[in-house]
Amino acid sequence: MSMDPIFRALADPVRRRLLDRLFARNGQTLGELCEGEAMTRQAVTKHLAILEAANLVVSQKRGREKLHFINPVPINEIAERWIGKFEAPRLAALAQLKRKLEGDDHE
Amino acid sequence: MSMDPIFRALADPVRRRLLDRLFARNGQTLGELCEGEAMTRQAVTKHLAILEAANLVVSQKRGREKLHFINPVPINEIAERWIGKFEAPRLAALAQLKRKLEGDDHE
DNA sequence: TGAAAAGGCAACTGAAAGGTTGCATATTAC
DNA sequence: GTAATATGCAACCTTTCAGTTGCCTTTTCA
Repeated sequence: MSMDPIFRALADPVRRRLLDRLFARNGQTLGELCEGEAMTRQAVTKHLAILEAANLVVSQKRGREKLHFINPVPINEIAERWIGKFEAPRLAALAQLKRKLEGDDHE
Repeated sequence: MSMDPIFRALADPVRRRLLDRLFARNGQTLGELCEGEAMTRQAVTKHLAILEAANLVVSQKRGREKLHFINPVPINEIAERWIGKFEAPRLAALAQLKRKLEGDDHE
């Protein structure tokens, strides 16, 4: 699985703010997410489509409304596979330490 | 400090690969970084300039060469301030555990 | 000292991205 | 049923971005 769409989706401040708002309150409709953004509904729709394509947001229809839910999995993947690499020593040491302390050393 | 240039810099696969290569071997020259990239030297120069603007890479001249060094600080900031939010419980627990174990609880 | 090596600068091009406008569709409420 | 609400679709415009070409400057070395 490529991480390119994830990084691309995170590159825009509008989309990061949308994720922030969904993190603050999950399951918001398109109309709710449009409030506060200084652009048309269609522009927000496109941003949400990009977030969905990156699997950062999942949507679901309820009647005439469309609910949006944040999906933390890709962000965790970035943290673990990419960003984690740059602080690998520190985090690896911590994780190993944690395992040792929990007596959970099944490697 | 805005994180926008950092996210923008990370949005391009070429720039992520350049960071990868600098992580594998730090202090490479422009010419070295051009090898393996299927584009002109000037294109790579532009990518490196974007990485420098985001403070992800620092450069230094040595004679007629330009050496490039990776700077992990902004990536850590992303990990801590933004991505960390989505896995705050886990990482916070780890950090607290670390402080406790180091007897370093000057809060 | 002069040629090769390493890199810088600036203008140009093509494609993609962000945004808008206009209209269509589906659902709810009166 | 019909009007308002919530959203979808598609064409278009404008700016940004990635990449190229051409030429210039600096440093090294024979």
